[in-house]
Amino acid sequence: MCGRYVQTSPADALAARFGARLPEGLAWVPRWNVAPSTPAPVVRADGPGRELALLTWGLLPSWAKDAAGLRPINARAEGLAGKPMFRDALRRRRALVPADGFYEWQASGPGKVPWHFRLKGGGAFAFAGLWERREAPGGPPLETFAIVTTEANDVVRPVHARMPVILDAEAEALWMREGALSPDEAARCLRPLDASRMEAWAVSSWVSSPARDGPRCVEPAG
DNA sequence: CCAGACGTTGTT
DNA sequence: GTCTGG
DNA sequence: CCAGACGTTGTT
DNA sequence: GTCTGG
Repeated sequence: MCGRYVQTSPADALAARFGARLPEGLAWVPRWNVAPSTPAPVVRADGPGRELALLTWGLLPSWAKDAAGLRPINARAEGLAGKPMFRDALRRRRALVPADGFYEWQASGPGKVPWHFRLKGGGAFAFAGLWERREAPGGPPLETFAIVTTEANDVVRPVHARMPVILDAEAEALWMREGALSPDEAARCLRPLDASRMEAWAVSSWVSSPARDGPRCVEPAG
């Protein structure tokens, strides 16, 4: 799964890295502990191009009667095209969710140990994302997103059975192509990243409280 | 037909 | 135990 | 995802 | 909105 991640790149760097328009006034303070129900930067289609936007993590479908209720933060890649909750978003509202790391909790023995995962040497990447817009009478529409998950690769598996989909350069382009993807194209995007490209280390349970933030979150456990 | 769900993860 | 908030 | 709350009445 | 279960 993926229920907490790192996104420290400034908005202008994200716009440059992902070829997205940067809306005036969009601000992002680097975060080492992005949690569900909070805003985070997302890259989505903007006419023929792309734009950066801040959306709330936890997908609220357009047909939801109220803002409460189910807001899945993840969407399983397996069987995704058949899920009423995600089908329309998979066809028309795919997104890149920029990050530079994520956490998984190892539930072995008493207590849970958080681990930090990133690309070898660090650097920005994109999770495969889906987004939705739900109109809200008398207010601005609620825009939300979810992160697609798949089975864990060899780096993540010792810690957790699932991991977020990290798109490589080719998959980024395909995932953001206009129009629906064929089942084969979707499957090509939604695979576990090659384990040789990742590194991981255990971190202090200091990160476990979503109220905490800062570089300390990713310091190796002492 | 209508009513009710629509999700993931982990644990038992 | 279960729900809400971040 | 995890952490933290989980309630009412009346008074200030 | 759309699918599943009764």
